[in-house]
Amino acid sequence: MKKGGITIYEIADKLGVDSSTVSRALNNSSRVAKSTKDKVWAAAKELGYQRNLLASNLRMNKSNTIGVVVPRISRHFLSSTIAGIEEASYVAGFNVVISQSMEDLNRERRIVNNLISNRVDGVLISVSMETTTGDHLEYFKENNIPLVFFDRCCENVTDSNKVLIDDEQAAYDAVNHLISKGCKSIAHFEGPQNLEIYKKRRMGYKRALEENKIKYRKELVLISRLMEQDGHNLTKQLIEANETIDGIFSANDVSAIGAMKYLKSIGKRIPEDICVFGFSNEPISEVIEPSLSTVDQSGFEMGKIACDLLIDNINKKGEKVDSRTIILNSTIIERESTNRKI
Amino acid sequence: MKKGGITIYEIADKLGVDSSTVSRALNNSSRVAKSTKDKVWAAAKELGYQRNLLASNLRMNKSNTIGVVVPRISRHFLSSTIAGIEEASYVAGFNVVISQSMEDLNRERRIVNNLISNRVDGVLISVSMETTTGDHLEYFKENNIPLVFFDRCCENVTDSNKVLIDDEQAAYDAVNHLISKGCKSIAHFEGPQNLEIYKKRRMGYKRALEENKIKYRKELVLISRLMEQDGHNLTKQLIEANETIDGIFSANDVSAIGAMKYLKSIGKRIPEDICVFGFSNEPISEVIEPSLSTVDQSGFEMGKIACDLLIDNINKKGEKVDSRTIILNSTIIERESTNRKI
DNA sequence: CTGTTAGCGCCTTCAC
DNA sequence: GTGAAGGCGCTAACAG
Repeated sequence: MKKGGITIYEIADKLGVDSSTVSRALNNSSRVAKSTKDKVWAAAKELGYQRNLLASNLRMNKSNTIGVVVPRISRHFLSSTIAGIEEASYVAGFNVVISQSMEDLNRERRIVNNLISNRVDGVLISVSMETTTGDHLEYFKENNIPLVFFDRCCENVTDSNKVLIDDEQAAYDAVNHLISKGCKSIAHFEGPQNLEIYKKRRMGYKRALEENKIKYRKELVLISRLMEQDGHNLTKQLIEANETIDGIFSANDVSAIGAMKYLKSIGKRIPEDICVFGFSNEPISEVIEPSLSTVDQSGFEMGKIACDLLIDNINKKGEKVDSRTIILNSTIIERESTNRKI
Repeated sequence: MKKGGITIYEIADKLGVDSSTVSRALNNSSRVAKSTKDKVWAAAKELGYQRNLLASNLRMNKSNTIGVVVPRISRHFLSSTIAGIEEASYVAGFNVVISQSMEDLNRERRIVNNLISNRVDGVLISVSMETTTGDHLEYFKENNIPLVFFDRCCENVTDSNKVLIDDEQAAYDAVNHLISKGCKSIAHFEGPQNLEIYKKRRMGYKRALEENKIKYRKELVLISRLMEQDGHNLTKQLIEANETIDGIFSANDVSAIGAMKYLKSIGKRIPEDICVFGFSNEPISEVIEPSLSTVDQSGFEMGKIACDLLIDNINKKGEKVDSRTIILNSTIIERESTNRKI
């Protein structure tokens, strides 16, 4: 067995032609006889030839591949985003490699270096919650490699492409919704404030309180590390501190779920005693009862749009392209079960 | 700006040494002076050098990368499997590239070819539901590239490594559980029978019926294409055919959810009127009420074990390694809310 | 410890 | 329409 598989040389030898002819034939070059082409393809199939993309990409100095970096694919929002990315890249003929930072900046760094080293043609990234600066992303700009942020981006990266949700407005809508249900004392589980999206969600929370003349109390604003356990613990903490809350607005979905589980475990009724509201697009949440109210974000759409933007940039490589920020809307999902019966 | 980024030659020139010395220094070879090493690293950093892995891998004829192929990462079981895979590969120093077949055989073929062309060191695969034969996977065996199936494998691939759940037993347990709750007429939403796991789940279903002297009725066994919509439609179909079922055992989770949604929409009480049972490891299902009973499969564990097995094979490359099949157990999750109150 | 040389597999001028 | 030659960036002998 050959070590590195069949090469174009083996095919060339077998057919008594030159390797360059084989290469041309395999690439469907117009400057090669139809008959030779057929022979080459037949021989390639017979020998079980598989093009060595490492060599090809090295030669071409491009990989026809898009790198995607996300905190974790198990977050439903992100996996639906990736579905949208795959959709857009598939039609454009790009391959996609997906990597998870696991919310770990060092891991994100490693991934980014690896993508660069593999000469991806462009990168889509939703940064980890530990990512405060964009210094590890400078290379892309310096080397003219297209980069698009989606959902989460870090603030101090100027002049970059972004596809985002209007988080301030969505949060504002969500809290207004809770207030309209009669909530007077609403806690907020915020996300890491180095990320714009969580900062904006908090801004929306504050604006809704202000406009409804509800006092902002910092004791009710707690930091979640975006895990289910956080929602559990923070709720416990509030209850044990005897805070009389009747609503929770969580900046992320799993913390909201953690909150609900804890509330149920201590016999609180949702939404009668406490309303819970979280960002989410989990389809499964529809069967939850008592239900989680949600701000729906279409991950699929976002992925598709972000990927199209990236591909556009890849194709225009060389030309100076202006950075764009695309803001998508999200909507409140009202469910019967979230109506309070007081 | 240089086209392909900084190379070792630029570093070598700058320092007045040879490129091979730079290469050695960058690879922390022991046969290079500490002082040179330091200079090289400093220069590399200063110039913003990024190793070209395409070239390196081409030269080494390996990529230090594991390819993972799954139907869809949005299935929670699979994303937790991937988390396990990343865990195991991270400690072993391998990179991971994840690809989704979207349950489409042609896409799976394309992905497999791409992995081969990129010279991955090994592959972990859970096949698409359209995959009946393993012909597109022959290349791996022929070229001695380690391959491990997990969860789903196709039957006619002999002599291969597999990490599976004892699906027959799990299904048997599940149906027994329903029977113990008083169900007498249990429908089964089976998966594509070209996949062993769904075949085995059906076998377990049949065995449980037989041992409990319940007649097997083929009208109650319906094929799901593994989408939520299928569960919805199949349930509707049964109800409209006036089948008097009091239990549903679904071979996959989302179809069970579809069934529940439909049942609720027509006013059926779960589990009082109809018990629903599905394979799942969705953590979110814990807050569903009326709850879905589940057979729990630890995706994380499976991913870890499968990846360790693969890495073991990669490291033993050259030696003849026996194929192994590892069977994991799964357990029934009982929930209060699944108790019928009749 | 460092330099020389060669080649991984492919593609692309440049000839003919 | 095809062959010859060179090089993408890196590493692994082999010298010295």
